[in-house]
Amino acid sequence: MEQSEAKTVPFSLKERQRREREELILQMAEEVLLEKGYYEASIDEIASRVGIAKGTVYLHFASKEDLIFALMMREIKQVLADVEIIANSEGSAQNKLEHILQSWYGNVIKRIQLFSELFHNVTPHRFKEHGKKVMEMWEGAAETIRNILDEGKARGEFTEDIPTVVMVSAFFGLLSPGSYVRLMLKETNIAGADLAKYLGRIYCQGIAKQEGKS
Amino acid sequence: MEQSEAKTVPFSLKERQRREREELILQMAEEVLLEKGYYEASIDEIASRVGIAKGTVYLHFASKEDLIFALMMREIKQVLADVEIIANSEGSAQNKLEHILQSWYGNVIKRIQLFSELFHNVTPHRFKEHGKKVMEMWEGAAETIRNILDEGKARGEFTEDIPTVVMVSAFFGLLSPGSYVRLMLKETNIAGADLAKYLGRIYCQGIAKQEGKS
Amino acid sequence: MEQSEAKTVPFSLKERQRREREELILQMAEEVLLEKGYYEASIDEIASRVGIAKGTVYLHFASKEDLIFALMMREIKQVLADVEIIANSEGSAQNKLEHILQSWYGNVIKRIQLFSELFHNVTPHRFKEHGKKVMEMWEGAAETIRNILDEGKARGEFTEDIPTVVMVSAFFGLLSPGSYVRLMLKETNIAGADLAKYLGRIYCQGIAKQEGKS
Amino acid sequence: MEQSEAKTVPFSLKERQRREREELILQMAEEVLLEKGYYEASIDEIASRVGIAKGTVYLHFASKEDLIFALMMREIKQVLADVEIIANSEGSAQNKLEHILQSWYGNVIKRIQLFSELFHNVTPHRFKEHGKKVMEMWEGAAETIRNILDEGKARGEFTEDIPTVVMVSAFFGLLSPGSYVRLMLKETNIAGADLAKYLGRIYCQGIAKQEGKS
DNA sequence: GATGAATGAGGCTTCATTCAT
DNA sequence: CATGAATGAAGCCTCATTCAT
Repeated sequence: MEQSEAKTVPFSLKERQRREREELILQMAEEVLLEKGYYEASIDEIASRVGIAKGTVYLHFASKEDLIFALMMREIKQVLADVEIIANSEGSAQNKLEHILQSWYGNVIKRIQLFSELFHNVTPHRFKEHGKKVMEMWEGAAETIRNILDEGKARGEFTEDIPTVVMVSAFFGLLSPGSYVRLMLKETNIAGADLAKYLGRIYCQGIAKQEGKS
Repeated sequence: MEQSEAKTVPFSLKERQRREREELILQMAEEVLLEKGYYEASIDEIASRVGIAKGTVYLHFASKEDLIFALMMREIKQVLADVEIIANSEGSAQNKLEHILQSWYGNVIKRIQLFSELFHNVTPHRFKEHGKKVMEMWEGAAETIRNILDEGKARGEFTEDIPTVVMVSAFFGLLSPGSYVRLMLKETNIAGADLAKYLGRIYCQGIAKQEGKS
Repeated sequence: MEQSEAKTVPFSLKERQRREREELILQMAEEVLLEKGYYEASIDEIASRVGIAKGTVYLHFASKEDLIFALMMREIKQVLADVEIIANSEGSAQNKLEHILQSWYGNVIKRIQLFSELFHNVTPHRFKEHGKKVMEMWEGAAETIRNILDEGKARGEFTEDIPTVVMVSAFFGLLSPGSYVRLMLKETNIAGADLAKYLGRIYCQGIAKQEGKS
Repeated sequence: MEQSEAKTVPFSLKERQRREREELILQMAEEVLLEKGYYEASIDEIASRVGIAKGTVYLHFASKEDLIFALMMREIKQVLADVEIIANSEGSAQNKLEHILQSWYGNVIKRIQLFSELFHNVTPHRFKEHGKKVMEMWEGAAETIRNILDEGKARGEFTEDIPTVVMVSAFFGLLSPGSYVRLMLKETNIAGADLAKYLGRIYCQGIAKQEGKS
């Protein structure tokens, strides 16, 4: 019975094992990346954490850069999908932005640091090859945020006194907190979800159209 | 005799030259750091930009880490001094925060990236030794910001619904923009001063006490 | 029972397939060797050209060195057979040498480079094991050439002023042209057969007994 | 006295030491290259034979390819200079060719194998960067030989029945003997000078214009 | 038998740091 | 003091070879 079920799966055992292995490498790579950063993360250490030989990593990824790039793309795609779903849902613009923050901070704290690593360390200096593609994908996210903001402006939710591009910048500021914020998250008892709620409130109130104002 | 003479002149020619060179090393280190990032910045290149030998750098700084640490401390102290002055000046809390942002973005765009580099790339992964000291100093700045915010809360300027620590986090988010935001600054025509004004407005309105609310 | 059956069929289907595949491996090995040279020829590429798995190559040859060795022996044996036939044919010594050159250059230009590769690159440095056996076989060819030359000397065709061993060396010089000569063969319109004729003429006239000389 | 003499030398002590070191590296590189061939010659081994650290080699040569290239160019230049001098001297064309062979074989047996290595192993497969330059330089030598041959043809020394390019090929065949010849040189008592004389005779008689012929 | 994933020794190269001059 | 040549640890990557399936 189980076997017949297994046969319906389009991927062979070998292929499944391969994917599991690849997934494991990505996980360990992420772990080491978060602990050590791009430059101090060595293929050797990643391999040894997975429990495989150095060379095996190269059966899955052509180079260190490729490995980290795959890691980035996997995360970015997940995030973009989340953002897209929220953007296409019903609700006020403010609601959407708050949802995005929720999904961001609520999901995994780990991801925060991962992205911090990605945007601050890796992209500018390394990644001559893949850098462009990463930026393009990210530009897609920025575009989505921009649309939400413009939509909010049109509906009269948000002020039109502030250029949308600045609003996007500020929003990204909330999304990629520096090490100080990461420290705070650890030391205080504030949960990611609560932090997201507070930040969302600050942000949305900050860009809201004020009654009495021009 | 010679010694006593030397002692009467607190900063001999030698000593002055030494300080000037140290300053030059720090400047070039900053320059290279901004261009290449910590890991791709080589002592060789720094020395060659200063016009001295590689070994000479080690007469001033015991290691690459020490050099970058000195760089960080110099910048942090400068920023802390600015922040302190603004904090101790007259004016509303909102005013002070806006001033800090102005001083930050208006002063040098370069500094933004420097700090981004320092806090996001270097501090978490390297700097096991110095990391603590950096954090302590930075904690001082956070403390000052916190005081301003608490003062604002006490005066009824800011809402008390949001924990001060979260407000500080959000403020720091504005201060250390990621590479996406830095890119935007270059590509759009928005000046640092204007950006600061907008961000200040978003932030201050975001944390302001709303009339109708509880 | 099954075994005795197998023995009655000296070359079972399996065995025939095995030999065909071995032949194919040798062919592709030759191909890759000519394109890339010994050190840049990878077992991976050879296997993939044959359309089999890397491991399968090792069912036929114990190591890369063994594979190339088998390749060499196969070629050498073929050449030796040719040389032997020509040596045992009727005709003047000069005629035989010219025939050998004809057979050499006329046959396949490819072989020229193959031998060049084998003798110049591989034999001296690698092949500590097999090197001796290769040299022995080659020595057989040299012996045959030597006999032809001595025969020619005895008949008065060739001068006796030049040691036979030197004559053999010169002959081998014509047989294994360097990369410059190979390049020339490609760039000029001189056919292998013509080149062989010319070289034969130079060589034979060069070692001929001159009338007026001592 | 000695010092004052030394001072007339335009190069400082440091520079002299540097050159000596570089010369030593080249010598050891040559040694290892001859023993092991390009691919099995490791920077590690070269360095250890010189008695320096691996990294030191890279202070003199940017890469392994660069090191071997420098080695080649040094030898080629020397040979070209010799050839040029002989070509511009007085004497019959035949005389010049014999002189070149003399200079070639008489000079250093070692060089024979070095060039064998260079022309047969290295140039075709590696040396994507420098290969062109090597070929160009070598083309210069071929040009010089060609001129000598054409001169000889014009003077009636050499037959006009054989294309000059073939004559050049045959000449190069004598210059880059395969491993068989190298072996013979070791095993027989024939000196390089004698070998050159014999080969020169074979070659020159081989291409000479025959009285009774067309 | 075939397969091809896994291995790991080995090679090239970089660069922070040291130290003799 | 200043220098910069020398060091050597450490990293990335390749590929012949092995072995469980």
